[in-house]
Amino acid sequence: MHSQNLINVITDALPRLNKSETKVARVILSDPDAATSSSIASLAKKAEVSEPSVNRFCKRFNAAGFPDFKLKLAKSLASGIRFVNRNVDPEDDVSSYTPKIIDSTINTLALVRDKISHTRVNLVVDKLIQAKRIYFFGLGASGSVAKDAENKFFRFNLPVSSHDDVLMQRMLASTGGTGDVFFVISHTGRTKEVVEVAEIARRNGSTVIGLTAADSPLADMCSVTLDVDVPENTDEYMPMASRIVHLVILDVLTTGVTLRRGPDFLPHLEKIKDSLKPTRYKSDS
Amino acid sequence: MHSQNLINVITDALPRLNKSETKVARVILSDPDAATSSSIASLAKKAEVSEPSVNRFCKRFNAAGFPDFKLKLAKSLASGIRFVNRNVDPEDDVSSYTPKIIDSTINTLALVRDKISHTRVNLVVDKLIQAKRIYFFGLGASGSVAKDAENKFFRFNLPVSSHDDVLMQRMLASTGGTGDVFFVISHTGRTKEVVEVAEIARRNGSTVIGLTAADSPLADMCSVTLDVDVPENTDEYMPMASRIVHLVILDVLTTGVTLRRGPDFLPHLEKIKDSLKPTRYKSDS
DNA sequence: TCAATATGTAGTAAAATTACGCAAATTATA
DNA sequence: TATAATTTGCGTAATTTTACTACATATTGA
Repeated sequence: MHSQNLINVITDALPRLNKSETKVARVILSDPDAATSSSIASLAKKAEVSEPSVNRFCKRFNAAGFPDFKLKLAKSLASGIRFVNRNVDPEDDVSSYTPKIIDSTINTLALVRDKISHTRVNLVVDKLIQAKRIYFFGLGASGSVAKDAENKFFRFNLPVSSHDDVLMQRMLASTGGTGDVFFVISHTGRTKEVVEVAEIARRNGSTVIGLTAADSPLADMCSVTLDVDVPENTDEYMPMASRIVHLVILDVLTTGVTLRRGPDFLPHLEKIKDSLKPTRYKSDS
Repeated sequence: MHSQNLINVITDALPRLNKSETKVARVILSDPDAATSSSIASLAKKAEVSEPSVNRFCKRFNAAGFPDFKLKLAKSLASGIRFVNRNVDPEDDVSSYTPKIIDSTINTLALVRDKISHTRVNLVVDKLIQAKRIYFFGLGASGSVAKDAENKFFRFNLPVSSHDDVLMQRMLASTGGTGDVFFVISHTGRTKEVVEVAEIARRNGSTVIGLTAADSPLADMCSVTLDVDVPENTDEYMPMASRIVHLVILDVLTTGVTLRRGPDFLPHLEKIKDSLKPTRYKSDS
């Protein structure tokens, strides 16, 4: 079991905290690293609250006390996950926005890691294992995710293709049937065309897997949905994190399928790897 | 950049320590995790030394004092544990391999965050801002990265395209010239075709940007290289992390370019966003 | 207005650090 | 080789810092 990152926990709880606790949270989140090495007194002063308030804050987050809290905070920080409290500002220079964007991506992934349903993943792997044929569908940004998925899944020695053309998608969906898996990728899950295509495929008896937002029209239409709640992006400067999440989830699925195939399948993968060798310059080392 | 694991440091120093320090070291090494949450008094008692001895021990290892030492120890443990079992075993089930894969991706991103050269990023943004036209090239897995890049950069209102066809790449490279930017993406940087294409583009006076491994033939050929040292993947079950890293770096570059364009450019981005609204089902909320 | 919740004050306990001194080990010198 | 001189190692006790508890006051909301 994965303990959730303390910083995320605090961020989540932020709206439910009372005045002084909020003050403490702000100070900690603004510089968690500094917090790990400061005393309860200095932290209280910085947050403009009393020391017991800081202590109570710590206990609220399941720590034995302040020192224990610092310890847990330090561990959270060490795991490579940093909190990004601010979005990219127009005044930011390279050395500010670069870590901000990477950290925000990391953060999103950590969130998904803790929230994703393993049963669902397993179910999707089931469906993929049973598939006679797999189609990956995506439009726009999800188009390249679909393409990447194709690139990964062709290794499994079964007919796979990816499509980012709506008409093509419609035609394929209408000709599919039992044994065909349509893997539909969409950030919002609200794009009409995509939902319609899923409906068509479903009506024809195909399995439709959705990698999309929970409670979306697309999610409702699918046989199985891997729903990802990636926080909507309001800031113009911040990139859409869902693409990355989708790719990583597809990595997970690929691994799942590989494991199910068993060790006998490894030589096949090795063969594919080796096939690329002649296309490369030899390594110096 | 990355400080060495404290536990290793202590183990290494063990033979050079004096009597009471050795006692302290033994106790800490026998159960480092317990050490992080015990007081100086209890640790001293367990090691059968005085409290100041423990304190001196801590200072010897470059800590400000006992609490600081515990903090550093905790951090070492937190990052160490994840590092140890991050590979996927054939026996793993969903709930094991899912976090492993996501964690490994997170780790890689954290590494890149700490190592990436901000000057290089800035330089690449310079080149992209000056470009009259941008081509994104990639083969195989990098093909979808290139496609994603196209999808992001077309927003900047200049001719952008992505290509995963070697012949097409060659032809385009040979017709390019000043003002054209060829953005070449490659995990290994050793694929002959790709290197050749870069060479052709370079010879014709185009700017060639490489998103690839450091010290690779491709890196040598480029005008600017954003080199990414993603640990080579030996494990069959683990996905290739470089794709993800490349995508995130492209996110960073996109943000860089957006910021350079200034606030006047934001309405344009807004317009593109709005253009998609009619294609979507309205949100329930 | 009363009850519940929130926050601070002041005192207490615990923890860590420092100053100091003795003892063991090491080196120097007769 | 013995012993004085010096360094190093380590513990005691005092001091300082840090954290916690009990209680009082304030604030909020029904």
